Amino acid sequence: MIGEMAQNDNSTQSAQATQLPPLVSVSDLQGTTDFAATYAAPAFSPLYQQIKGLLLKSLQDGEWKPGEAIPSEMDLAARYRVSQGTVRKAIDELAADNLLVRRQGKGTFVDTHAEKHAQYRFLKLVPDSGDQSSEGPADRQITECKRVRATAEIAKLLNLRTGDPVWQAQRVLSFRGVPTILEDIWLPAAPFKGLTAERLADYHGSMYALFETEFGVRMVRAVEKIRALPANLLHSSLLKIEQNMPLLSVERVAYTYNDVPMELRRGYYLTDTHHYRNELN
Amino acid sequence: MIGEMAQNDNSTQSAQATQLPPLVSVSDLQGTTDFAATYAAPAFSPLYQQIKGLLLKSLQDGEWKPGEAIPSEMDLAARYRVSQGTVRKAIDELAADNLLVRRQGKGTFVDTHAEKHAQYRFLKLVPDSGDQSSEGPADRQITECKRVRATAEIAKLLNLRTGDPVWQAQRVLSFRGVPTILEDIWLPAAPFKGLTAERLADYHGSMYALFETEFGVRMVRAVEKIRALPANLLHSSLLKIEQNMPLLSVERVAYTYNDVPMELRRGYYLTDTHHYRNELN
DNA sequence: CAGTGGTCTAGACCACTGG
DNA sequence: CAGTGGTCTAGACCACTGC
Repeated sequence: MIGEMAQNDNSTQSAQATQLPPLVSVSDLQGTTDFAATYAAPAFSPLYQQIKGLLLKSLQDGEWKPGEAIPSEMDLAARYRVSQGTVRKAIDELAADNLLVRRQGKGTFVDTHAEKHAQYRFLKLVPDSGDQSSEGPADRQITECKRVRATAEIAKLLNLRTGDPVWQAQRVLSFRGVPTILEDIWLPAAPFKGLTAERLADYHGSMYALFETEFGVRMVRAVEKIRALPANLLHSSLLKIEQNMPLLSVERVAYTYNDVPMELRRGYYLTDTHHYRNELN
Repeated sequence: MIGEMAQNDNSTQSAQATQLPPLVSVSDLQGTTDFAATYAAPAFSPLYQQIKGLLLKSLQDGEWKPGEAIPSEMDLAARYRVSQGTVRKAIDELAADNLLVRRQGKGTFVDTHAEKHAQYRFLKLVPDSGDQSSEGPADRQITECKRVRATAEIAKLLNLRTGDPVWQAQRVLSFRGVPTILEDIWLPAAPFKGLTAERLADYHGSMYALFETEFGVRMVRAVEKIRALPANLLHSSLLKIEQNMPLLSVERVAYTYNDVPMELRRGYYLTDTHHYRNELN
């Protein structure tokens, strides 16, 4: 009985917001027949969703940087005045979204492209043999890196205005010495201030790892549009193939936290010895 | 205080397996210094994983059919002699894998391709406009459906032996009257006994829905290999395009429960007004 | 050894569905 | 209204990591 009483009054959290954002538990809403308030944006959501939002905000604000550990579940529970189970559920979802990685016995860490398991997270082109490691790391050749003004098309995809400054880079990836991928890359100039072809060329590791460590920009998700098209003159010269050879065209827009587009990449893949592998669930 | 005492003795669960498969809780392993037993295959796993396995088995065995409701969480908890939270976690994972769908207030149901939200679950080709609904349903034309013997290549992909009987079907999908997709489909003959071009043509709904309702075969996941290649004579005549036009080639192997391959489908997509859309996380 | 995430339980209460 | 899934808590104990 005493225990039940004690449990009951944990919903006394209305006046708890001291130095923290006001959390509204689902239970606090009972008796609230004010539909206007309920439907007001942003609508009320479960506690763990609110926690998730707060964690997300801390990630965006750079409170915890890629590769670092976030506070323990117990600490976060204390910080947000909720039970461990609630922050656990929030972290679970962020881990499912690849924003965090849990390591038993060690802690929970901000995911990063700089790690083995996420090295080529967005590159789905694999050798037909299936043996990813057999061909070794790709040879990367930066062919261009210049500052230009965004065309209307580029601007739209990157959520910029036409004419805004952007970086335009181009590179060729070769496997076993065979040019296989040609990529045109556009980046908003502001967040990537100080980018040069040298920095791109010298960096060891994936481009997205460079974005993180050098510019603090972490790509979280991406959307690709894939087509088949004939190689034009440029393609054929850079990939050393004949014109009109069918190429796999992959247009990718990559987003940071909060669905802000931060990169447009147009890839042209040679698919005679490789293929784009996709798993459907 | 009383409450605490009562909670303490809940770890008394050693002798619980009566008429059901023996579940081994993690806690039951405490004090077990027998590493041989622990490392013996299949390795011990968390209770909820074992529950997940049991649910999976019931799904495979057809105890609950696509679209039907499975027992409530409380019923399952009683059945397996575990707490509701444990079966909940098992169901959560199966729902994440799209094997089950939860509906608050109604129950948990076996997912099916016959529903709106899963109509074109495996078809990632969308109109460039992005407005999926604007073009209406595809016009489906079965051009072939015959029984043949599996080549070595087909057999390997379907886990059959060379020469085993398979159905081979072909169809053309048109959007707004424009032929856009050519598909060659191979199915193992045994599970799809009685398939005819008529049944394929007459069925309203997706092909995978037909597989479920008519043959009890539910496709759970698929893997696609995507390439760009030039249209050959057959492609050009069926899709009414010129030869050597670049086509998106999509080879898909679809699997039922337990990772058993049940369909090989080779699709050739025209990508001048449509594109293959993929989300990366 | 202390500290972390991982599992499991029990119980309360909520929101939603349908008769 | 009863029954379902959804949220939240509290507490016990486990497995793993590193000092």
